Amino acid sequence: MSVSRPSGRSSVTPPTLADVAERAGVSRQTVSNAVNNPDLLREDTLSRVQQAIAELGYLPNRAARNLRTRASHLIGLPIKAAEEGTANALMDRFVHSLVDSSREAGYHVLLFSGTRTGKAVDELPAYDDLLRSTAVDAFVVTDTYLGNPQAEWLDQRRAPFVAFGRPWNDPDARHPWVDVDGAAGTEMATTHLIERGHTRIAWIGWRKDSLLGEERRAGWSRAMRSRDIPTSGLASRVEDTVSSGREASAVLLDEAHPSAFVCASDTLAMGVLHTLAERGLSAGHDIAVTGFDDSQVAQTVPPGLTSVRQPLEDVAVEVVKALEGLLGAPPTVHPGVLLTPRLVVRGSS
Amino acid sequence: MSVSRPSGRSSVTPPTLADVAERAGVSRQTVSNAVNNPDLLREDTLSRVQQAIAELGYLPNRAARNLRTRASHLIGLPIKAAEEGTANALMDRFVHSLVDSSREAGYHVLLFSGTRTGKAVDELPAYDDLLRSTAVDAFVVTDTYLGNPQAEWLDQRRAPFVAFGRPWNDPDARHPWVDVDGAAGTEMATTHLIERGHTRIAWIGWRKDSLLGEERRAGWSRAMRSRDIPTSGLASRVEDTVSSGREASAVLLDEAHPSAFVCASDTLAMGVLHTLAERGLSAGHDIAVTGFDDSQVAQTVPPGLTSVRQPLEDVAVEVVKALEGLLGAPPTVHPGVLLTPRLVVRGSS
DNA sequence: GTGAAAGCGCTAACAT
DNA sequence: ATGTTAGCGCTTTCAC
Repeated sequence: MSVSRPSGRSSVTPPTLADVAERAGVSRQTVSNAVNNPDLLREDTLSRVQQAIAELGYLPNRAARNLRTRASHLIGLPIKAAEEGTANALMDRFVHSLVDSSREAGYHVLLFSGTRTGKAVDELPAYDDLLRSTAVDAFVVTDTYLGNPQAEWLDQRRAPFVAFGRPWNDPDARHPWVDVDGAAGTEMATTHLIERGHTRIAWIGWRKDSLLGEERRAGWSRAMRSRDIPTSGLASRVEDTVSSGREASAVLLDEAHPSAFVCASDTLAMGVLHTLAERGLSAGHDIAVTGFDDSQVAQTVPPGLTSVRQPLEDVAVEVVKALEGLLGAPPTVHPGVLLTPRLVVRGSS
Repeated sequence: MSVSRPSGRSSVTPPTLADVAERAGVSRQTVSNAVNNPDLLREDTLSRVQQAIAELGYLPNRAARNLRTRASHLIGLPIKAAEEGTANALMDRFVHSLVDSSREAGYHVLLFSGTRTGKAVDELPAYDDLLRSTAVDAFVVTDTYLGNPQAEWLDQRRAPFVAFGRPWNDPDARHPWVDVDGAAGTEMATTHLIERGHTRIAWIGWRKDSLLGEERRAGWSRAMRSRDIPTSGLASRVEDTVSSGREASAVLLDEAHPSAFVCASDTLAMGVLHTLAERGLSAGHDIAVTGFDDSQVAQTVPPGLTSVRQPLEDVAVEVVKALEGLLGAPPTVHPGVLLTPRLVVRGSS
């Protein structure tokens, strides 16, 4: 059956509401209702319209719908380049989960990045443009570390957004957030090592101004303290790089003689593996090591790196729930949600 | 200065063309021209309009512009989950590069995924919906392996798209594509090993039905043959998993006594590292290993995995160039572009 | 060089 | 339960 349309438009132009209306012998509004408020139609009318829709392969034009409803059904997600030389691959898994969860809620994910001016990347103008051109309905923000201005900026603009990560530096932030309990993760890792018989368990984490890092450190010290195991001299705070992890572990081995390392990231844990390899020590056999994030590195490196895995799929689900709340009528502000990670045990412990 | 607008709309509603026109004392058309065809305006009118635009913070409403121009300025990118337990992290780097290149060309990247029906993921409906609802102007397709129906399907629909990857199975495909010369990459890796004094160099690649894998294998055999080094018994074809790489390398070590391995992927190379660790052999010292993709795993595993790095930034630039050709008026079809990777040498060789 | 009119495809509000 | 009217904000004719 050939699809003919009155205006003689090229066959590449998709059918419109009017085409469906004509074919079904109803008004355009009825077709619109069939799509958006099917309950309003009588059963036979509905099925007639639905058949016309199916025959024509009709789908509402996004631009027209967006213009009319003042919504884009797009979620903006700023994307930063994964740092070279690290094991950070959180983003990849999170992005995919977010795309899946968003689709189920009728949203698509729009990726954007800031413009590089010299070495610094300024993302604020990108947020602003997207907002002012009504290109997205809301944002998902992933870096809420101390000093990141985005959350605060968006809060001030009253722009709808949900953060993956607590508003560490802003106690009266009013946006919804979803985060993972880092302390619980490192506590699990530490407890696991204690149960394996270790008592000299060292910590390698980030510099003190990283609240995220301090939280993870707290899990380690909590596990140690609850069993009255001393921790003095066993902690180190460095940059999140492989070489920092290597150097820190070398120093700790020499000065504190630990039999195990709990690290704030897989990147740092890889640094420990470097030191072990250089000294002819075997990870898992001679010295135990745990990381954080369950990156592909943790999964593939011999003998397998025990690591704390964040439930990113669940994070994405919660983020989208919060988004739906924000964008619903009336908007409801989801409170903060804290999820618990799990430990993936591998050969390194 | 407070921004007042005649209609008394809430201050959260962004300014429109009409607001700018009123402020600048010109018609709406003139403002539109100031934005899209500044050459048409007299210099003083232009600057007056531009000032009004700046004062109001005006940015054209995307939905309205999209509706009128029948374009979304959005590029659809299907995203698949990175397989757990592998070192494949190409996507992350490519996505970021694509977002950057797209922005410079005035496009944003829209992510989507197929709906899972049981175990299989069917992406075709997702493409179709996006196309029919005019949500995206074009697609970027990344998996062009044998049997992937997407490229062919899009070709038939005459939907604009650019592929990252050659149309291996379809000689008369007419879409633009960008790819990386895999054979050149493995040839570089093999030559590098030969120059290091190796002659017994084994290959671990993918099953024969992977044309991409066969291409990479060709680079290895070309390097060997050109120096009259025998290859018989030195090649293995397996699944792209760490355990396959481990098993294959164990068998090869026992039966063919190679001193080096060239692998079709970092994942397989990690399998080799597993075997070496199990046998107390040192990568780089006792046995050399090279991988493919320069993943974070290659970058962080001790003692560093030598790997072939794809120029994904350049790929993204070429993809966007091709996209601009397709979407331009008149559309121009970019021919295929083949880029050359480079070898990143690390401790494993 | 600038302005007026029309309409892209859709849905909210109202009328029947 | 269905149809009519109006208009979202923009750009593309076409006058002037």
